[in-house]
Amino acid sequence: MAVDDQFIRGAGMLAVLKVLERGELYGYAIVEALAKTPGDALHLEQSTVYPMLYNLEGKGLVRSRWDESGARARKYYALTAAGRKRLAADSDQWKSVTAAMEALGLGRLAFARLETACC
Amino acid sequence: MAVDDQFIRGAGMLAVLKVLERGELYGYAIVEALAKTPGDALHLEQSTVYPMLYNLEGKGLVRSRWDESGARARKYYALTAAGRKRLAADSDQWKSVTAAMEALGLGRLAFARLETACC
DNA sequence: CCGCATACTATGTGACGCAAAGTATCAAAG
DNA sequence: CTTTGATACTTTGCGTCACATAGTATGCGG
Repeated sequence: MAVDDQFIRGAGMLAVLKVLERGELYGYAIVEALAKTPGDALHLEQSTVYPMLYNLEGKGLVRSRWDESGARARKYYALTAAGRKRLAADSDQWKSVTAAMEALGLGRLAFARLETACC
Repeated sequence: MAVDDQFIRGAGMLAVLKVLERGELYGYAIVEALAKTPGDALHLEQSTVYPMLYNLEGKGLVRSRWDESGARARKYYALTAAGRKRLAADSDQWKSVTAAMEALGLGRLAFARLETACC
């Protein structure tokens, strides 16, 4: 694990909703998509993603569909209307938290410098 | 609570270490300092902060000192060398996570736009 | 003297990500 | 041909963290 799981708490569900925003994906593809984020920072284990998907489905934020046409059966997940709404709300909250952390002096220094030095 | 506690998970401890970076503070002052972050996004309850401080002290990341000189006794906490080291490491991890979230298209859009449109 | 802000302590709960283990199919390498 | 690795989904139990709730206690303003 590249990043202590402590910092993924909360962000995990949001990250899953976000990758599903592009279109429906099956569980394993979601795991792979997150594993490829820069710095491997959002890497979530299978044992994290699958239960999370069941949870999200239980909450009505995603819906699932079995695709048996390929060599291996795949369970595709897609955002529901409620899921899209939740994604928007959670995105705002995430931005709010990162903004507060910035206010404490954490992160985004490169961009901040760019902002003042440029334009 | 302004922000769902889900998004504070993990960030909470980092936020506490960060406010202690400026200098020693007593528990109640830490609670107040965090409550004043923009959007109240990092608001942590007393019942969260105090146990966290005991925990941090147990890990050797902060040390405490009773000040009985004032009207009310106050327990001041300060970063140890290990705490400062941990703060630096955790700051990097936090940046790593926020960078990954940005890569998924979350947050900081203003800066991203600025970066490409400018310079 | 009553309520409110200050200041610290303690117990129990729930959610989340993980490790570990299990099931099963398929492709490639030995 | 068999064994290894990647693919793909499921399940159980655990540790951590923030919270609600409750309790203790002092000082100050009305």
